[in-house]
Amino acid sequence: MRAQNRDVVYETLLSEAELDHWIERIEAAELTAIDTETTSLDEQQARIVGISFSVAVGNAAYVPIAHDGPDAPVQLPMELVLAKLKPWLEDASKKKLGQHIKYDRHVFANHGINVQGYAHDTMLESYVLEVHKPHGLTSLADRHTGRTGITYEDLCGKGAKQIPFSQVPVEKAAAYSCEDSDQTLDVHTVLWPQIEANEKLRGIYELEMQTSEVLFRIERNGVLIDAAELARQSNDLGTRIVQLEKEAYDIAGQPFNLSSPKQLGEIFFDKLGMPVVKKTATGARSTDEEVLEKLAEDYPLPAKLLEHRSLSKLKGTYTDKIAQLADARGRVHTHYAQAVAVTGRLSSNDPNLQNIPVRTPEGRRVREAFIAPRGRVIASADYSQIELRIMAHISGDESLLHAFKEGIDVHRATAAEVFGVTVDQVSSEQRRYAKVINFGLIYGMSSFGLARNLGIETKAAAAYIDRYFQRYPGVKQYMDETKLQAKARGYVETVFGRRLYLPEINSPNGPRRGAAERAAINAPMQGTAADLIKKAMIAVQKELDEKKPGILMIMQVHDELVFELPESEMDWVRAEIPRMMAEVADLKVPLLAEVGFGANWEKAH
DNA sequence: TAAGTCACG
DNA sequence: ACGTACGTGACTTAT
Repeated sequence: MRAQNRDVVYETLLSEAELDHWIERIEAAELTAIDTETTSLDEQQARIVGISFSVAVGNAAYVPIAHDGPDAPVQLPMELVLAKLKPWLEDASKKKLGQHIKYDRHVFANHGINVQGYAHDTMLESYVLEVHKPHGLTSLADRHTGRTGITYEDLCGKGAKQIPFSQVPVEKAAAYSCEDSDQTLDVHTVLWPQIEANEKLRGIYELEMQTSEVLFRIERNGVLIDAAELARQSNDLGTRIVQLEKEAYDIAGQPFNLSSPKQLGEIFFDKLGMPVVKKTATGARSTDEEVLEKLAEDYPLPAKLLEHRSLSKLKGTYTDKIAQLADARGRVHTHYAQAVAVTGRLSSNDPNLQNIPVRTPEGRRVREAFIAPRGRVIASADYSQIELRIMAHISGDESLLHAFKEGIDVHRATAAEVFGVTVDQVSSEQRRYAKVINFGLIYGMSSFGLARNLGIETKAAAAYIDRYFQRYPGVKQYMDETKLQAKARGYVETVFGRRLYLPEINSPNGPRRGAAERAAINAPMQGTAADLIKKAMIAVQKELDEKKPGILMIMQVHDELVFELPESEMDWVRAEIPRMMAEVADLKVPLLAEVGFGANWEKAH
């Protein structure tokens, strides 16, 4: 068979003898690329349709197992194939690689196989080397080997006409799957030497590989959901939403779709003559929360909209949706994307468990539906002020380091400096201002941004910032140097050497360049925090595996780890988890993690 | 599919 | 003079 870009030898294994022969080859191989073809993109649901292996670039084999199309040949029985492969798959000394191995781990786990010996993941290699570029195999093969190939859409179509992989003709499936394994190996031969040659990147890559396995464990665990509680909340919210709609129609003098910003704009600005407060990016008249708050000072309708918006959000995104995603045991399994965020953070999807409401009492109730089974409890452990501590470490600013070393409330300390009072004299308003300033600094704020956030004059905000930088000159120096470094090298680094590229740092486009400059300031802090919690996850999971198999890690929310544990293990968790989280790195400031317990996530917070 | 909005750290 | 706080994902409407 001839592939598009080069000579390749791809085999389809239909007999036991052929399979045995290939098992000999992968047993003897130094490194084997694996790719699974499945019934579903949902990793918890997916069942194997076929498996391919590659042990040398240009050479691969496909084992069709569950093709059921009209002309599908007789295939080796699933139980036989998996039984023959299982010893090799579970042998840690047989090194394997893949593209997005977390997915394949799930797929094999769905068949009772716990794969050991995954040494490389081309997706993570790319993420470590070129975080700002795409990490799909098609992109990687194109960029690094110049090869193209059969796409999934070529094979299965798209949209309503898409067919399941199991109905793809075996010869086509074999060519596709072999190509994926082959290209994975090919891409690896290009990327791995680049990582291997750089000690820091090697460390980050190792961190990512180990994180991948921990994420697999977390995803597999899932979190138990109280579906009845969510249903009750949905009901309550529904009643209130309907009532608010009625009230809004009365005030507007006509019915309209409260969820349509366009219709809203017509009612607000044309019919009722409200002033336009600000425009959206595309020039439309904005009706976002900030605008509605402002208009609510003079008109009755915006307040109704605000409440309607927040309740609709809760119902539509959370109380109606989360239980739908629960499995037969009532647990929901999010997916953590490990190669999406350009700062090194994770992201969570289907469902996103990293944006469950917490800031309002009503929203927080959603967390009451994240529960532990009988006899068990939820624990939440989070880092305190992690990004500010990292700012203190990186900048080396004496005053900031001092505040953290002495365990002083950092916002209070900032307020004392900026407002020229003693720490004891700081008013709650001053502390609130200082908190906004501290957050703003992490984001590379301007005086304009600070002014808008505090609702004060830009000049006053500029004065606060000046004052801050006088008091914390190390922070000022860090920010200036970081920008210069970003411009010179095109990237900045975390404390542990993760590279964060900023392609637009020297853009002639002012606003774009400005955004890249702010990102340059923020990225080392956000990225180092991401590195730290990944280190903590690895250390904690290792300890749990060795000593406490009954304690499950079930969620990560950037600076927080959530666990489900037997009530009898609360003392252990209270002592050990924060300790391990704090000890993952020895920075110029102490790290602090705090833990809470409860029958549900809300109470554990 | 894009735009607008809003949930989180 | 310009635009203006970092990073995500999901939902709804409108095209």
